[in-house]
Amino acid sequence: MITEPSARKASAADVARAAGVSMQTVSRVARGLDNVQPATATRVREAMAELGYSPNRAARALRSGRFHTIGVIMFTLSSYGNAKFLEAIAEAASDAGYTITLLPVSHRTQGDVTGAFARLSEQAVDGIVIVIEADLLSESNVELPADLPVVIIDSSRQSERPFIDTDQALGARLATEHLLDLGHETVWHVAGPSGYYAARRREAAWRETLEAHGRVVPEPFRGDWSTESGYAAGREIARRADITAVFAGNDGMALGVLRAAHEAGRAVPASLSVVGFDDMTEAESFWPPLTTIRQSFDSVGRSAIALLLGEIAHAPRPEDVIVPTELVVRGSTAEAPGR
Amino acid sequence: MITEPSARKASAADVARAAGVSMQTVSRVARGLDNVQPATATRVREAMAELGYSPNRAARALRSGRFHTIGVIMFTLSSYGNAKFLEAIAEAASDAGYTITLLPVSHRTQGDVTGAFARLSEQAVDGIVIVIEADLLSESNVELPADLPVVIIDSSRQSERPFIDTDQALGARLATEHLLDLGHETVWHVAGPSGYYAARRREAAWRETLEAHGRVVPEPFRGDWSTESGYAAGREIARRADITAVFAGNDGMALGVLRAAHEAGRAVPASLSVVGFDDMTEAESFWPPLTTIRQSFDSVGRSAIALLLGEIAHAPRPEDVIVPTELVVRGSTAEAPGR
DNA sequence: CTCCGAGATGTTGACGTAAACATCTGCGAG
DNA sequence: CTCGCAGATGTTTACGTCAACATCTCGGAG
Repeated sequence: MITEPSARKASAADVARAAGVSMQTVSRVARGLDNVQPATATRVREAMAELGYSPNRAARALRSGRFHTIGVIMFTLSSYGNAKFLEAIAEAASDAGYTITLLPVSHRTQGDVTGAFARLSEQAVDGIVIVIEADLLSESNVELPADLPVVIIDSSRQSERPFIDTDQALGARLATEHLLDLGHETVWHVAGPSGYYAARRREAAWRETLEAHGRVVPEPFRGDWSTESGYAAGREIARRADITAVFAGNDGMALGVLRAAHEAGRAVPASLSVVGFDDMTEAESFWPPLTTIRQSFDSVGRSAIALLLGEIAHAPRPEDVIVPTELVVRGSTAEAPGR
Repeated sequence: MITEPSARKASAADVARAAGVSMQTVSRVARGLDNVQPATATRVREAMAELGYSPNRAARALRSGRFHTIGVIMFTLSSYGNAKFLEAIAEAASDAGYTITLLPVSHRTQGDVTGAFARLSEQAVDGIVIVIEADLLSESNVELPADLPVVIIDSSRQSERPFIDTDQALGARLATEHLLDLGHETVWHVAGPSGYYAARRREAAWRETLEAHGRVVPEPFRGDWSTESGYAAGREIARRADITAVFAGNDGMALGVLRAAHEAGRAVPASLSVVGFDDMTEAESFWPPLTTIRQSFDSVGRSAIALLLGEIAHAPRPEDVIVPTELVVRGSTAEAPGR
């Protein structure tokens, strides 16, 4: 009977012994360097396959100081945008040979955010992508490790860090002007939570667009991105016959407005026009299908990784990236009533 | 002028020197062992804070053979369920001091799945959670590393692996019986893709329930979980006056059916009742608000981690876990017309 | 006063890899 | 025919931590 091979995984040394070469040659073959004789390389590869060898990442990381891993910090995956961001980030990272490590922050308290950064410092990552409410970030007085590259999504333009974002202002302007073009007197807004730069920028651009057209700027409703908060605003909106056009800060809140309108018997779009923001997958199937602003979470996510990898490689600070947005007209908007 | 400290991160040796103790004592303090004199421990902790020391995970992993990391393999985060699973998994893992590494499989080809597993073997993980179409998994002829614990979500009950799932059968039965109780002659079904055990089990239970009640079992529509596929089925359904009750395999397809019904002027629920599955966040805000089956992605995700951690610790194979489902009645179902 | 044990602390080496440096081979120029 | 160089391959060592073992100190029992 043959003695059972040890349960330990094969190491480079084992492969070297089996192939009759040195560990160093094994290492060279494993990394695909070309200064190895083809015949030798083949022999080594056969031995690797035979023994089921794969390099130990911990040892590799220890030796090289590189983990080939990127940490991602976010609050929740429940929001459409965050899930999309993560998906794009993971794919872009994977394409570059990097792996994503998820650092969830369950509770939106400052203490929890602080804790996440503390845990972060002992993570084995080469860089970090942060997708989080900007305010909580600045409130939490933890400094990010100075030597670790960081890219923040949903941040204001700052001098130190590369900037990457959807063109929030363009989107909000397109939405507002679309409604004005349809003859509405003015446009009401269901804003996202003020802790988000995205919400603030959309609101500001909506305001500026109304002002530029000389319209009254009504007091915005304040939501928290959730359909419930959109519904709450929608009940108020549906009651008021003077409101004929609403721009919601995201599709979820727009859906809440639609529901409130249906319940109140307020016809959309005949009596009330609604525009969302995001173009989430389901938006096309809402009733009526939602007119909205399409943004490319994918591009932003991929750019974030590109930027981060650049920083990791000590590339010079790149140009800021602004990903354009686009108006998608569907069935939830129409000419102002009585016109 | 003081010479700039080296850019390298402080190591245990640096802390030891600063605190005037040995590396081993530093290690003991870092791990919170109690066999260190309080005074010494304090001195070491001060030095750690001073130097900004945190243990190097790569070295720790190399030494101990444990990475405190769990790999998660999934196709997409775009589906509500997957995002929810990942969130629950990440949180449960984090609570247990583990970190999640994401291994995305972008294309649903067998080759890509195979590639993911190949890459996986060189990952630094202690265990794996797989959330993927069961068929693709069995087709891909890669064996999972035998020594690596694996938990599969959406798998059939097998003898070798612990089993964990939502009670799909209960949910499908509740949905079907709810519609029968409302007086509908029979219930049509928009099934999910047959590659998913979840889809197959829901379909089978729907079929069994109809048979148990002595009803005709119509040919099911076949979708792919997407709202578009639900919409396609819905257009056919809306055309046919004989169909008065539909059970869709998930909420997204139910939304597609709702849209098709609206477009065709088919009143929901007066003329057509619709039930979904999942109870996604937006379901309550659909028009009409969707009657659906609530399942706890959270419980399943957390159980998956609990099971995996058990396997990692070589605990005995635990009981199978079946998480119950629940009928949530909202506005999309009503008594059969003409009754 | 001596010895012993318990608890605190120190020393050594190994984990698997890759960088730096060393050696070896063969071939062509002079 | 010798030398030197280029390319292939081997040897040594360090990365940071932790387990195992060694040592040291101190107090109490005999």
